[in-house]
Amino acid sequence: MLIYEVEVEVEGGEVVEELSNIADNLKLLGDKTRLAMLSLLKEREWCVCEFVEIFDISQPAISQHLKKLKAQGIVKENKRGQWVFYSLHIEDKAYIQAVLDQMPDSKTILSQLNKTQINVVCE
Amino acid sequence: MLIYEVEVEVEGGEVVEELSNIADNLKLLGDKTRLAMLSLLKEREWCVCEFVEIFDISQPAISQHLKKLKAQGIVKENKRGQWVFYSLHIEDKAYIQAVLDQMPDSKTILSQLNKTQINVVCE
DNA sequence: TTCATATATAAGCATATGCTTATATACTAT
DNA sequence: ATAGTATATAAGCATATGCTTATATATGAA
Repeated sequence: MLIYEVEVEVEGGEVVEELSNIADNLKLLGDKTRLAMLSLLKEREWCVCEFVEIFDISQPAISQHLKKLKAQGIVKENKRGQWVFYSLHIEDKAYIQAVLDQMPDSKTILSQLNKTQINVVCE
Repeated sequence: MLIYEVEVEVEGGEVVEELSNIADNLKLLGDKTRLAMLSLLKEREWCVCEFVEIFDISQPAISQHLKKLKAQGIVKENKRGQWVFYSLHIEDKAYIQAVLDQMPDSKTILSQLNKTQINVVCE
């Protein structure tokens, strides 16, 4: 007969991110478009208009994805001129960094999106 | 003036898991219940009836979560007697292993689920 | 100012998701 | 066989999600 019994006691001072918060963050990675965006952002910052050209969805759809990522602190924005550039902001989220470390590079991501070349000008 | 131009060419023989497949797998981690299950499964196999006691959802809900995880090859089942035990099956999914490596241990997970003790008998 | 470009927001819609209850199936013991 | 326990499946429902089109806002150029 097996009895599994677990006594639980966790140190109080510990900073443990809530399980549901981690899940909420990971949920954002569970979308093909956002996962590709974040994988591309490993390499450099990208402009919204570049994403609009890369992905086969509307510009509002792009903005909505970025809004969600920004709301959870996974990306940050940088406005320059009429353009908005996004970059990764995951220093305190090791589980996201861990995933992105495993993702292929930008070339491979773009090839899977059937984009052999992108050509966007941001002055 | 900045021109971002990327020429894409990827080796053909490479085994690259499709971006959407990775996203589909990660999507399963984006649920509090499933993320907790997988985190607990890092330590040992768990019986369905244990999960039923740990989580505050119905037994069918537990079964449905496990079915999804099994369908994507993230867990495998092992029937013994009238019980079904589940264990991790992520050897070929580095991005999932990477996330679970970052998750707290079973004690911490259980404490976040407000379970100070579980006591299930599987003969 | 006026226009063009870049981005964000609002509203609506179709589908996906996670849960419930009810029921079916499987295995054990009497 | 019959009953009890463990698990899975079916059906239905409320909410979440990702997209669209339409419109608003912001910036730069003429």
